[in-house]
Amino acid sequence: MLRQTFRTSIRPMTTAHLAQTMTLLALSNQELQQKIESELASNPALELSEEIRCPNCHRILPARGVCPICGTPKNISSEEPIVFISPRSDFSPVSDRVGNHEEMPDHDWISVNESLPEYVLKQIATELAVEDRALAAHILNSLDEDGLLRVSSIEIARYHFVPVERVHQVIRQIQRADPLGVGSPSPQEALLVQLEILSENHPVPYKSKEAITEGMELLSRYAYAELGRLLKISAAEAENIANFISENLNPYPGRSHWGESASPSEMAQVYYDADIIINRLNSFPHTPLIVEIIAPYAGSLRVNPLFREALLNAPSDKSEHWQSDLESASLLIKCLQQRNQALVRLMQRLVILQRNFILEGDASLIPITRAQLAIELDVHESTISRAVAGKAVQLPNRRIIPLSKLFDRSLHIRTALLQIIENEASPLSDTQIAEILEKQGFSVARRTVAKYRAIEGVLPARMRRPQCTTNKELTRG
DNA sequence: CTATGGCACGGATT
DNA sequence: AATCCGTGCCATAG
Repeated sequence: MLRQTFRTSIRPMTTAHLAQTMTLLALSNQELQQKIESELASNPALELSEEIRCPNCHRILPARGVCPICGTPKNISSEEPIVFISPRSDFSPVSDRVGNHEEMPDHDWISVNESLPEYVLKQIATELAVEDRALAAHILNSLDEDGLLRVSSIEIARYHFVPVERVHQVIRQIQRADPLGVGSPSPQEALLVQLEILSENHPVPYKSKEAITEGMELLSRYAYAELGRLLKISAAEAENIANFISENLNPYPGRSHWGESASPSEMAQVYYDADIIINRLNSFPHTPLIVEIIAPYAGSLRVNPLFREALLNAPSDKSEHWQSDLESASLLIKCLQQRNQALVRLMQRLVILQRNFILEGDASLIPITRAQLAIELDVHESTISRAVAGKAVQLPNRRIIPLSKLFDRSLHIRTALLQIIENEASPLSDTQIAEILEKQGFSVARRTVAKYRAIEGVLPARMRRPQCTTNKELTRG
């Protein structure tokens, strides 16, 4: 199960080797891509080869082909995840690559190269009145790359000679389609739509709606204290709202995700692309998970053979230079493979451990520490830390979360806590909640309950009375 | 007097 | 070595 021998470690690893692998490991695919591109530009020994090799087993592939060995899932029924490295370049739907298994339901496979308009149109096609089709098509084709509708609805209405309200109706339908909030005229409205839909099934932090409607500008500046004053809540709650929004909502529906936890001092890194994509093969309960590790240029990078030849009869003044170019090129390639292989091993294990979380959501998250995993995989802790840092993973439900969320120590307790509060008849005090949690097997101190409440943005018992704070849509039906 | 939030300490994690 | 997290103690609000 654990194929721990690196097939690439033919030569002993030098310290430079190791160091560079570590550096590469810490990069997200976006950064990696830049790194490789700059390397390609500056190092003549490095080139993109025509023949593409399977990034997993390094066999040479037929043009645009699928590796016959690695591309075919071996054990469909097992719960072992299928982890593979995927070069970003051509984004054919995974289904094409993973063999051709007849019974694969279409809707589970959202091909990434399908255009956004098409993708949305497919979803709303059935509920869309026929006469609204042209309208919908027009709207969808006017989306900008962020998935927002930057042309005014009046313009569209005039063009089609229909009342503006009808345009709005169609927009509303579109907004509820999969990249939630797509077709909104502004990031703000996109957030509102997402929040509203999310709140139908999940508790959302108190006053997050107000934060968006009234404090959008403050939100984007991370001005938590100010935001708190505006909404008459504490700065911590304000910050929590901001975190909630950045973790669960996306002001640019056309992109995959917005920033992660946003503290102003830290580099507020923004995830638009996942580094790792997890899908399920089908909707059967015991389906294996498909884990796709995005590795830019994987399999198509190599040392230029012509350059190698040229080195043999290089002019003496250049030969040293060239030699070092060549070495650094092959080092880079080797390190890249190791990086990717390390990621494969990491995900292989991680996905098994967190399978339930991936499929079922927050409540099923098992608290794992990086250190534990490091021991299991027999690597240094820092290796895991680097590999996890700054990466984003897309779950089967198309949410993109930071990879570090899979190492959250208290998420499952927090969701249990949210459940309790959601189902409470009358507001429970922290002490009572602590007792209930104790019975459920989570022994936490009363003080900690308070902390979790704060994190989740739930107000203290006393303040929860008049209106349900966690979701205003109490009247669900 | 009870329920909570703040501060700070110690141990775990990174 | 730096940071994060759970918790205890204490002040404060209701």
